[in-house]
Amino acid sequence: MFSKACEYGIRATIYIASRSRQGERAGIKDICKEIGAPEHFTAKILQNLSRMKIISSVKGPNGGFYLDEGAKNIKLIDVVRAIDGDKLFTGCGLGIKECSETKPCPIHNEFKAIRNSLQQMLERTSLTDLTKDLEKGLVFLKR
Amino acid sequence: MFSKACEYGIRATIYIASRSRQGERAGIKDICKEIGAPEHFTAKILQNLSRMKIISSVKGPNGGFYLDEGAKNIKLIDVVRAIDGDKLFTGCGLGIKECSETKPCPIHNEFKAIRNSLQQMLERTSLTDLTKDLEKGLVFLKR
DNA sequence: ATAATAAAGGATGTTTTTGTCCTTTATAGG
DNA sequence: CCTATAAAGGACAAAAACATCCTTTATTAT
Repeated sequence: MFSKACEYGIRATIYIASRSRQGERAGIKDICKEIGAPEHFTAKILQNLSRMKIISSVKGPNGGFYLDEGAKNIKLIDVVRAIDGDKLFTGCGLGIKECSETKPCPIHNEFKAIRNSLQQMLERTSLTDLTKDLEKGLVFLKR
Repeated sequence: MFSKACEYGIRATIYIASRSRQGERAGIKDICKEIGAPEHFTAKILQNLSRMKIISSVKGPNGGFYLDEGAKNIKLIDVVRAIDGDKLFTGCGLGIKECSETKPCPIHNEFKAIRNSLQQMLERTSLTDLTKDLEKGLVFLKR
């Protein structure tokens, strides 16, 4: 479904959002330890997300990654789009290039419905929403 | 979502089902031409599906792939499971190994709902169902 | 029997994704 | 200013996915 990069990216940004809500920045080592992801690989992903203004970062002592005020409303779909693009939401389920309403593949409509509900779910879920359950210990980012 | 192998596999088996309904077998060259897929790669996929009894084949002149009587009721999910396994239906959306009802990831329930609706769609759709629209020229397997 | 046909199977090559390592740049604190 | 820290960035390595090629086996028709 999502690429590994995207899975790590989502888990990392949720963790960052949580730390951010507590007014703290999160370093890459800490992040990867908490979400059980490979450090260097995840660092690349966060670099990209930072360049794309999904998350913010500062270098140096006490530096790290965080969500700035304007980014508190970031939704999961923003993270997914930044990492995997939107082929998941626009591409044909059977991989047919020119699949469309007028020239549909055999599962066009059924697939579209599922894809849309996935998209809607990602659109309505913000990182900050998810931190609440995380902080209550109701959900987990590793194991 | 699905692997390339799975996309080709589904398109090929739908085409085979259609030819089969007309009492014909389909050769690999013909199949790949009609679905716009790479020949040798698709041949491997069909070999696997044949070994797994999803489709049948005969060698030699007038040979080819077909659905035998007992396989006319094959559902899309059988093809997907044979090629991609069932990680799409059982795995965690965020790639967390031990994600479960008791130790859920942050999107566990939302993701499960979507996954289930995908699974149900694939379970209720048979290859033979899809051939009807194909034969009417309402849906397409390439371009 | 023999030749032609078409799938089966094995080996190999390419590309993409995933993952690691090392150097450079920016920042904070002494 | 100098040093330590932590992200940024580039180069490289491993694994998986995607794809091709060539030989073998089974079947049909002559």
